Amino acid sequence: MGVTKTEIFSDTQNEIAQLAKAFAHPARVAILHQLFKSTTCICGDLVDEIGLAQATISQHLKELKNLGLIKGNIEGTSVCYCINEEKWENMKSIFNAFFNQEIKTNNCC
Amino acid sequence: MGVTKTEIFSDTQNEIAQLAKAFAHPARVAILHQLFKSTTCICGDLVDEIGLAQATISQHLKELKNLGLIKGNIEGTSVCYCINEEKWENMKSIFNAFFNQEIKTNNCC
DNA sequence: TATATTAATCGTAATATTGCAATAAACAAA
DNA sequence: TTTGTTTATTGCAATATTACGATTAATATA
Repeated sequence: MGVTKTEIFSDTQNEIAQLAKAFAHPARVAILHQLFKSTTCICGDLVDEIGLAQATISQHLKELKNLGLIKGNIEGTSVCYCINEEKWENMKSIFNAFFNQEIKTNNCC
Repeated sequence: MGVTKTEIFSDTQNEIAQLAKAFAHPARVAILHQLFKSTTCICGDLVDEIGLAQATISQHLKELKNLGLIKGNIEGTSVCYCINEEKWENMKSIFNAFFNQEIKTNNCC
């Protein structure tokens, strides 16, 4: 109960679900938007920009980092985060394959 | 606490998050895979194919239907589900815009 | 060394999601 | 009408996620 039955799904299905979770919360989408558009991507700036508590932003950053979609670089006392281009491209190709499946026409709808 | 603060994010950010939830569970990915590859897409077949309880599949179908990504057609006692092509294309363009943002090169990482 | 500054982690509270048995609803067929 | 077939809904129980205050850790600066 309440536990996702990972074992009954294919690796691809689990990977898509795992990656999709990165985008399944607006705060993480906002963080990624910010990392795309800004050349300075210090954690503290994200806190100011987005308006959630520092602990909350830090937690979201951790999830994105765990998925490999972003990487962080320590700069003195602050940490600069960036999109991990390689993983981002990899993620894109996984979703594109999923999104661009051919739809079989069938008679029911 | 524990409530997503929808109001502090942009419409686009919330829409992406909402749509991403469709793909954030392997059962829903599996259902969509099935709807793509099969010409018969009866709910009962999905239950057999995927191996979750009928109530659980029905619930996942409802979420996909609420997002508009699939549509159902009643055929006697059974219901045939299909990808909603129009909404699927719309969803694709939203994600493509998000995925294909230009990455600003910055000096920190 | 003492004091800021910045980010990660811990602990906790609250909400959300997942899964399923049981039941209801809708319809076909006998 | 009664019975079977199929799907939706209800009502839990359990796990997962979200949020944040407080604290810790690490480093820069006075």
